[in-house]
Amino acid sequence: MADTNDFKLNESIGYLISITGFRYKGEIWKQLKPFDVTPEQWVVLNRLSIEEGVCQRELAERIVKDQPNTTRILDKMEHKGLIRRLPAPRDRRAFLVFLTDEGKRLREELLPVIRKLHKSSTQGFADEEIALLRSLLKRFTANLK
Amino acid sequence: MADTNDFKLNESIGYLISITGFRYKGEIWKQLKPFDVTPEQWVVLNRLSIEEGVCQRELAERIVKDQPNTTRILDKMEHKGLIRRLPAPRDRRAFLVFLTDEGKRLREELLPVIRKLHKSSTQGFADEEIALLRSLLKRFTANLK
DNA sequence: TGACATCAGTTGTCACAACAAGTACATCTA
DNA sequence: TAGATGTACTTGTTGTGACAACTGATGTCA
Repeated sequence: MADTNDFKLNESIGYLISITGFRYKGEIWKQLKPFDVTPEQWVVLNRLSIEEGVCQRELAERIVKDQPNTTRILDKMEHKGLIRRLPAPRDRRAFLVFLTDEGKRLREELLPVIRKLHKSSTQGFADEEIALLRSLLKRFTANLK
Repeated sequence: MADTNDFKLNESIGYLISITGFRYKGEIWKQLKPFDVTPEQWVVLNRLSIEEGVCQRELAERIVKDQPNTTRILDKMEHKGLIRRLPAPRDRRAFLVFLTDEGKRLREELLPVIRKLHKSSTQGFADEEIALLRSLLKRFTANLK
């Protein structure tokens, strides 16, 4: 009886989601490796191309990371000349984050790579299936509080 | 036009799966924290309770990790007295991995915690929905190879 | 306005992940 | 059976994640 439950736990849907997400991230890693960009750095590049000039705390929220990690990711990207931190006008504690020209260029260069991966990973999926998957995942997340 | 695509990329299903799996793992972290066990260590405990005495390479395959990381996870667990490495009979390069009594005890102690999380995270899901989610994820993974 | 809580960002620590390289042993083959 | 090749495990490096603690700036309120 216990063994039956054990097997189920190992096949738990949460675990499966984790593994799947993990493998997807791994694919991104491999694809971006030649450009010396990590998945997290890609997310920042992409996010900033949508909305620039936000402070680090806000950026951290957008990319679903905590502040310490965001700081360190930005450190590396600033060092590589991909982003720039400018003092926030009204708050001397804060920095606003911007893409450099090089950051914008690199992001454009990576876009097709990401698009291709997106396309191949959803091959054979009908639009309704993607929508369904999305909604199931959202419900699952909601259960996590 | 580009902007439309950008938004879609940010909402890409792979990214959503990653985030979801990540949050699930985070919940496991929080729940297991009081027991001084990480999600990876839990996976090892659980896996060994199903199949003991495998070599590290095999164990690594089972838990979907590479060998270096498996080595280090086992190092920590051995240090905590949760697992034991015994020399493999026919291959002096290899070690077979076993749970200690403490490892078995701890695993039993953690089971209800994990079961509870599994239950709450799938609240409101019909069995068919779980099956559907599972099959969608498997198809997605298959596309990643 | 001065004590106090709060907030933005940083730093430190430990655990993991990817990858490269190294060591010791095993196996294959000429 | 010696040399080449492959395998099991380990170690080193870099990047990230969770968490605690710290600094300096801001906001609140008596």
